Amino acid sequence: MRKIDLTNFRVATSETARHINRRIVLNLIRSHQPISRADLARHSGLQRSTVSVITEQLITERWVTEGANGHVPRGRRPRFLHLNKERVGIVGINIRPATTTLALANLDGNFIAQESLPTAEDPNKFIQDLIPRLKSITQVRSELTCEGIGVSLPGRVDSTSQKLVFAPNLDWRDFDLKSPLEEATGLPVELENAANACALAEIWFGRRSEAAQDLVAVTVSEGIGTGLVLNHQLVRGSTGVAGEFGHTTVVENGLECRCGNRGCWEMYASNSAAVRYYTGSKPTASKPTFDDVLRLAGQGDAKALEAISTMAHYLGVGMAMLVTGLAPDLILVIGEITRLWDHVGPIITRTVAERSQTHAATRIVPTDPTSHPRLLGTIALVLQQHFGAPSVA
Amino acid sequence: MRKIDLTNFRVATSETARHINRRIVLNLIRSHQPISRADLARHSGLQRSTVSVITEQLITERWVTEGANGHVPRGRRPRFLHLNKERVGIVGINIRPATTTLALANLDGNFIAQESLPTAEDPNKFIQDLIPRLKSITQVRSELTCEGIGVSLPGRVDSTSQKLVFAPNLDWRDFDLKSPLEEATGLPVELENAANACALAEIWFGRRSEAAQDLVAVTVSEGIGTGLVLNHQLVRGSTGVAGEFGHTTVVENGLECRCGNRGCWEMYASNSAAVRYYTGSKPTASKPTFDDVLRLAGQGDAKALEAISTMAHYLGVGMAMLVTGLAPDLILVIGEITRLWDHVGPIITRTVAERSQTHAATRIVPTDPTSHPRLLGTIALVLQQHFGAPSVA
DNA sequence: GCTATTAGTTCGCGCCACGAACAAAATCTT
DNA sequence: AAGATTTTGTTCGTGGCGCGAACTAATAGC
Repeated sequence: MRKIDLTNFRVATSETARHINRRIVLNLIRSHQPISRADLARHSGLQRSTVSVITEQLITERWVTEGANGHVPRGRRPRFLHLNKERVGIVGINIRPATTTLALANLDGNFIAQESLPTAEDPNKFIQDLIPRLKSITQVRSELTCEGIGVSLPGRVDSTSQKLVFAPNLDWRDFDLKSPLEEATGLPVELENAANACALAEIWFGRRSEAAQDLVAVTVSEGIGTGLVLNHQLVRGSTGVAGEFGHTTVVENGLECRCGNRGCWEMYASNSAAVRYYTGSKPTASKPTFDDVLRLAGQGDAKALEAISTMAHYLGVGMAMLVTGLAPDLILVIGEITRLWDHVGPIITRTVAERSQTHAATRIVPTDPTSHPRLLGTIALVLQQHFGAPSVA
Repeated sequence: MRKIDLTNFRVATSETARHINRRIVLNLIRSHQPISRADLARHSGLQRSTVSVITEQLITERWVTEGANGHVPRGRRPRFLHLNKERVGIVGINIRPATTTLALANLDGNFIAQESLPTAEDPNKFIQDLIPRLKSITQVRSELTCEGIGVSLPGRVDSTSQKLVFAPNLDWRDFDLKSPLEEATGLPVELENAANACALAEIWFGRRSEAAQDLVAVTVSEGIGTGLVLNHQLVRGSTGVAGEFGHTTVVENGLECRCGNRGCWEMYASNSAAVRYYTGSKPTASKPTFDDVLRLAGQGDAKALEAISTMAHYLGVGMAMLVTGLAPDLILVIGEITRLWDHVGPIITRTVAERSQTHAATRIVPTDPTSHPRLLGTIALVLQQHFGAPSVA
């Protein structure tokens, strides 16, 4: 139950009912495709006549196409409907400190084209590099009308102004990424924090989360980010900075974090932490990368395994807090660490179980990195503009 | 943006628009009363004609009454509308380990009658004690039609079955409070955890939180409970156990908690913790109550002040986690500790500021205990059934 | 008493879902 | 092979509802 926000609501007009039912039908087609009009009526509870009018509208607007005929034991054969893969294109941009990936996807979340470029240090330079790539990728398939651009960032985005507030690993501050991209392409641009994007990807494309109303995405890389979906909705906080559980304290009077606090979770459970555990406090000439440590651990190197185990323990410590406090159905782990899940998973699960007797139902699962969760999240970001629940009252 | 839950949605009918606009008008009357039809049209964006039809409906259903005429600089004088205080009664029941309070309130959240009874140890006995009281309180004012009963509990309620799962301080488990009360009174009964109820009270009756979309209520008594409202909505978790931040770890390898974990927040920041700080580890013959410690601290007793300060410090430690992780607009503190807020408030604020540079915007405020936040929450629980945003799609 | 202004109502129009009736297309029965 | 049966999809009249123009009611200023 939600309270109506009297500072920001929408009254219903005569078209409101259609808006709502249209979205429902569109979503039913998305999740049951191919599906006949008669089945849509059965699933939705709408009359067949109403479904017919709505689908006709969706077909003329090219969201949906009529496909092959189906087959029923007896009676007239149904005409199957499915999402129009050939129409809508969505561009996703995943910005990471080293490289930026951009991709063109259709409504089903399948990537049609994908390319990378180095991420320039200066955000203005970055925009200049990006724009020609964007223009070319939208023209890969002429029949695809591009509906929008989704952007995933390692940083926080102000939820009202949609400006980048701060991206520590890029050292970008108060930068408006949205406007220049919108001006250059004429397409709507949606920005989102990477962890939030991953959570959205799971909500819209995940197989595990059909009924998950609460999930937390934990991105583990140089730092730790958390994306919260509670009551089927992304939690951004009014200033857009919710989900910074990476900077909650797990070690009293611990190591100083760049956020100014001491003993933050990400100081003990991030990739950088594992590298520190491996090298010890002594400054070495050539610092290994996290990939090195991970590879060594995979090969059975005892010291590397020890470092990874410590990191896994602390991942569990932080996740126990999330499990106890939020009791999500699902915690989704994103990052290189998932490559060693056979080793890491049990440690995390055990640590969480020891510390959170209250709630055993949360499943902690790794994402398949080949599914490009961040990039998929950018697609979801645009997709939800067309498939999300209509905002009413 | 919410994803439509295809396992549980509602299509729009021809009456849906009216449902939505009716709720909007009802809420505008609630928050702007007294208000004229013309002003309602201006605030809502609906046509005056539409507002007239809707208000006529609300008047015939006795939700709203027409009051005195207003006054405008020139032109016909408006007829003011306001909520019908004389019609709707809501019964609230606040169950606490020692005593249970029940009250009758009108739509404005004003208590008309209030009484208490000792809370029986056995839940079945408790029900037997309660039912005659309930029946009598609903008949205090014959003109008030009772719309429902709200119950606040020191424990967790399963969100689907609405059964009490576990109330540690009452030692009640898996008990169905709802059905016997509904059968005895014929009224709909809504159960809710006390911290959640307090959060609801603030959302629906608070003055501070007009625009607060995210707030956390922290109830501090024998234990610590947290009620989360994020995106204007209560977060219950799919199993109804979200918001157990009281059992997240704040001291590594700390004191054993009855939840099975070690070093839980409530072991260090609850009333019981303060008593422990005061008495020290030595077992004393007569253990002081928290009220005693609080009174002594108020009188300037150094040892008591020290105990309260330590408790306040740990309250800050836990709240820093909430601030960093959830970035709420407001943290609401409920409990006896607020009586010494002049002393406690600054300690909490300082501790949170030290540990959460990321988010300075959260206001941490005490509730006035005379406003009966738990009891008010039970009223909100029923109120939202009639004033909450209609569930659509 | 006339004019300007504001409040509230009446009424025709168009959007929309409903549901009965109907057309279309398949299988089953005889 | 022809009619009966079943299922799909369309057509059309009905009623709910918001819109907005026109209208009535009521008040203050001139």
